[in-house]
Amino acid sequence: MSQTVPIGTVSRETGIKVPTIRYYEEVGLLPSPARTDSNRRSYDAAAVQRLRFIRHARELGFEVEAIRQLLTLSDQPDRSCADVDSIARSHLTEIDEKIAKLTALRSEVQRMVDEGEHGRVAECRVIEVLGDHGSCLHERH
Amino acid sequence: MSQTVPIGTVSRETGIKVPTIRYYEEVGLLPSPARTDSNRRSYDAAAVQRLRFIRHARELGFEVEAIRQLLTLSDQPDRSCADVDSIARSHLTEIDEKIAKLTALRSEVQRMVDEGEHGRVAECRVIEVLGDHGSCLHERH
DNA sequence: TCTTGATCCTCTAGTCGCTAGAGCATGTAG
DNA sequence: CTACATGCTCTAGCGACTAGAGGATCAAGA
Repeated sequence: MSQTVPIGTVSRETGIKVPTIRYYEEVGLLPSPARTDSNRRSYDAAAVQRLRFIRHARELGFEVEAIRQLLTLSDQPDRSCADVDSIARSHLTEIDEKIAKLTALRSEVQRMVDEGEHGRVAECRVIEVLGDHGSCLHERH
Repeated sequence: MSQTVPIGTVSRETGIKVPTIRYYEEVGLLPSPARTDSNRRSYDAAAVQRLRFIRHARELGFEVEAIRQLLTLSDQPDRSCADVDSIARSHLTEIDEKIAKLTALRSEVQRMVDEGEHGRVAECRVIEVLGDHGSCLHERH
């Protein structure tokens, strides 16, 4: 009934490369789709939607494992939202850390660019700045 | 004269794992250090400093190739600072993009967490937010 | 002196999330 | 009917590590 499309079309519609779609199937993010007589994958709208979800989540930095969890949860909609919530929450922390690091980096690199415009590398702050004196952003593990 | 230390000590001092230090040597980020009679690597203060630089830069999101460029430049300090400057500048753009994406992500995930606190997965905004309706952060490539 | 256990060495292989290519089978347009 | 695009499977590669095998060496205690 509802229209199905080959993998190339799905690729164009979702912006996910063909081998990557097959990879997502292989690792279980995407259920194996129906096949045509000649063994070609044919996807329905739900699959396309799911791939869009996956792409979006990947772009937002969720790891495949996290996406798998989210998809599993959304596949069994009776479970409490707390599970989804905790996944999201742990990502929030992670994201905040990344933003903090990048912001620090930004100002350091900006300073490089500002100060390093005249003269030679020898006078450049680059190496020094990324050394480890002074602003120690990160504790060791 | 100046004191040298084995790889384990360097690892502890820099927070970089032993195999990773050897890996950095292998890929040419770190010059091969002197060896003891029994063939063990022994590092001087400069090597430790260089590793700290590498670690810091890695944590801040520089790729190994970019670090290699920066280190190469700093190893031959006669070259114009313009080279370092252009590397730094291109990173600045990259960093700004990363920050922008993460900031957008942060607010989306925050919204998920805020709104998704009650009820079941079926009603959860998380899945919805990650769907693809509405706020499309990213153009397709 | 002996022995225990930590540390070191090299080497190979595995991880994640793709990506690229070989070699072949189909589909579609002129 | 011939191109040529698209699909298939399979294997191998990427970056940046990480883990483990199997062996040598070191430092400290009994």
